[in-house]
Amino acid sequence: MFSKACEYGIRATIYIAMQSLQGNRVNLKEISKEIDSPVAFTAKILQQLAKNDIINSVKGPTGGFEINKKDIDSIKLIHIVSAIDSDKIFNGCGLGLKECNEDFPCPVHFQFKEIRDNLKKMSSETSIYELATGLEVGLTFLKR
Amino acid sequence: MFSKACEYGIRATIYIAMQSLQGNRVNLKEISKEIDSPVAFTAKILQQLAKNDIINSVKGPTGGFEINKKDIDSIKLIHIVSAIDSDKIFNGCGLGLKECNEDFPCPVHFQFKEIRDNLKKMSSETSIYELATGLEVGLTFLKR
DNA sequence: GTTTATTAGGATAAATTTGTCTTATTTAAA
DNA sequence: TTTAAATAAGACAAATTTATCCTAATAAAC
Repeated sequence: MFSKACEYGIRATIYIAMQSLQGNRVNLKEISKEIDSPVAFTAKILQQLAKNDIINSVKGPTGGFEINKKDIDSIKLIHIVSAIDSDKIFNGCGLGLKECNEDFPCPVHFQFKEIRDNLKKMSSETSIYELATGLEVGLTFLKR
Repeated sequence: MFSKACEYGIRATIYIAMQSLQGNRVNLKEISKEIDSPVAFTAKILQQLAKNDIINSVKGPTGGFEINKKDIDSIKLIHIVSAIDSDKIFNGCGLGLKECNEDFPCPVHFQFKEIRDNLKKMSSETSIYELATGLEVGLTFLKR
């Protein structure tokens, strides 16, 4: 459904958010370890997230990644997915046609539209805050 | 959502089904042309579909691909997707965890489960027959 | 100011997916 | 029986995604 990069990006953002809620800034090594992802590849993804203003990065010793507490609830899943995988998953044709739309539909257009709309709605409504708190209280997990 | 191979596979199967409903066997060149896909790559995908008993292939002059009329309605989208992309899209974890399940859920487990279940239900209920007839009467399109 | 721990960025490499090419096999028809 | 037109299969190539490595830039702490 999503690319590996996007999966790591979502996992990383949730972990950073959880730590930020507790007032902690976290570095690359810790993030990779806690979300069980390749370190250098994760670095690239964190760069992308920082460029898209989803997370903040701080250089130097004691540096790392964090999210302003007041922003955590306004970051939704869709922001991460769009930043890393583009919004093709939400708007593109299920059979890969370029001109597919209601007036020139592919055979599965209406069936897929419903699925994609559901995915888009869920991704727009699901905040990183709720995902981070679920993790914080031990209801959910980020690795294995 | 699906791989290119899967997209071509679905498009090809719908086209073959439509022609089979009209009693026509169709060959690789015609299929590629009508679904606007790379010829040699499409050949590989048709082989996969034939091996998975989704379509029949016939060698020799006048050979080509076809589907038994009586089978067309029992072939569902999910059969093609599972054959080409595996059922990971229907059952896998949205964040790529291997052990993700209700008792050990990733942070988006329950949100994604609903989406995936919807996709699975739709794919199980949507028959190639209905997709082929929509194409046949000009309501839907397979290229551009 | 120097050292050191961190992120940023660019070059490169490995793995996977997408796509091509060539030869073998099959079979209808002349 | 020969020819020709089709699919099957395997080797190869290109493109994309995933992943690594090295150097530069930044900034805290001594």
